[in-house]
Amino acid sequence: MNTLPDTASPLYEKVKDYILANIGTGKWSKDRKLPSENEFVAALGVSRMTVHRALRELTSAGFLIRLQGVGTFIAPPRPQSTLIEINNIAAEIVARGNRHRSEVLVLERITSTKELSLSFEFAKRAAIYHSVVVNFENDLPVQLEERFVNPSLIPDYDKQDFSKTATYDYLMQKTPVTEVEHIISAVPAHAETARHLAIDIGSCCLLLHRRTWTGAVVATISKLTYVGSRYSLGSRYSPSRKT
Amino acid sequence: MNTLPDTASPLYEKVKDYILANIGTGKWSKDRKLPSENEFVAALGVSRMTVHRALRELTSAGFLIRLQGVGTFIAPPRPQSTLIEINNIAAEIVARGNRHRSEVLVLERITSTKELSLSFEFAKRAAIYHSVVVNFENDLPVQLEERFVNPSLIPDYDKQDFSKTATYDYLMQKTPVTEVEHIISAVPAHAETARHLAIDIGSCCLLLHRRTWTGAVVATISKLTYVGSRYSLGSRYSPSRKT
DNA sequence: TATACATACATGTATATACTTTTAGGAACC
DNA sequence: GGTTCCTAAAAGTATATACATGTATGTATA
Repeated sequence: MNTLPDTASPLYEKVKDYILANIGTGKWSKDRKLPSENEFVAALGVSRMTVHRALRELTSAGFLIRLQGVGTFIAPPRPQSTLIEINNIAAEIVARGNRHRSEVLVLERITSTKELSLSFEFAKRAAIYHSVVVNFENDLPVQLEERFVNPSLIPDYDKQDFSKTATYDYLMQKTPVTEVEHIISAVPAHAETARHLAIDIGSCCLLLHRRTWTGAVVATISKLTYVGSRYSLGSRYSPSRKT
Repeated sequence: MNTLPDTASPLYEKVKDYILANIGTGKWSKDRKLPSENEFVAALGVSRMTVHRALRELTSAGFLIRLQGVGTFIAPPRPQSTLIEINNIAAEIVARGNRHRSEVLVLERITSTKELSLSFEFAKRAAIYHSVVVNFENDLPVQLEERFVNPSLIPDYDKQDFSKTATYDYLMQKTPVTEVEHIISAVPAHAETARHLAIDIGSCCLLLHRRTWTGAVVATISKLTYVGSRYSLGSRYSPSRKT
């Protein structure tokens, strides 16, 4: 009765492979609903905990969605919502016909720079503005931005209403930015980030480190975290060919 | 004796929070080795399976490293190896003083395009070259590239030794690329990718979709997967200001 | 000295069991 | 018809137990 592959891997891995393979063939694609844990137990002859672990891991890997009291479903394909040019998340959300809202968690002027882990040439010109903002798309948190701003370059920063303003646009207009650097990485969500974005610890996130310069002076340092299951970053350009 | 927080979350989440918090304070930072599962059981008064689950999830989230028979250790900080300009991974690896090697998994000319999920205007000009290459840094697989190449634009593609050649450079030299598009996302690793890159299913990966054009014709379509725990993508540019 | 083995200890896997929490749906009631 | 309540079913959590597997280390032996 056991239809699992006869390999050397652990049982729960076999169950995962079995389920993945059957998702691939479209076996359960009619209503996208998988058998219950107990049905898997009966069909495969393994314990419920083993089935549960397999389903849990496939869920955290993004293949499945589980609803307590309801069942297990095949996850819909990821929406390829592309964030063109890595700049204005608010405009991007509105352009998709969705509702944008942001929540300012922190907006303060820092006078002590002891605990800041910033580059010295930036940190030494205290006071720095520190802000943390969550951006929502239809009330679902999708991005978290932590920002340090050099106030000598951006006057009236604290008078701005950042729950209304598209921050990047604002900064680009108010400051003579001469250079922008982006470092993009894929990281598992840490505890605090996960809490703010309402995702599980360890979920895949796109992490964008951004620094902007005005001349030789760093104007802003930001850390932008996008929920990996909801965002991509896009760019398109024409290379200057050296041939 | 129970030092866990008194919140409403599940026990294993409390244990995870407890461990994360103590990693933060540097409690175990001398040799980076954590107590054994049984020591946690004695200290926290929970079952070993609960401790095990907490440690396992923190491990798959990248915070810990576990060695069977040895113990549990705090994961070292992620090397910020930046891939400048998103192009030549081989040069990048060598520049870091490491050994580069690549392995060609697939190199074939496709004549039937039925099973290809490519854009029509590209797929219809069969035959297309399909190749899959893994790149290694010091024998550790770090990137997987799957590529479709339009042979009408790149003659002698199959005569090239791609285990030696920096592919992107090669293509940029051989073809009159007029435009490049990159879509970057953070995704959990699928089964096959995880196998090729020797990581767990569900690990965070940077996924780069790249299309290059020659005039109005798509010349290449590639899917590059970077192991999230080892790579970042970087860019730095001077914006043309509209003020 | 060096090899082989035994052992202790660490994590890894699998099961059985019990209970909790959430949800859907039907039954009873207004 | 609509509301409330009950119940079954589904996933979620927690524990105890057993055994498997991998590693380091000390000890006996060649």
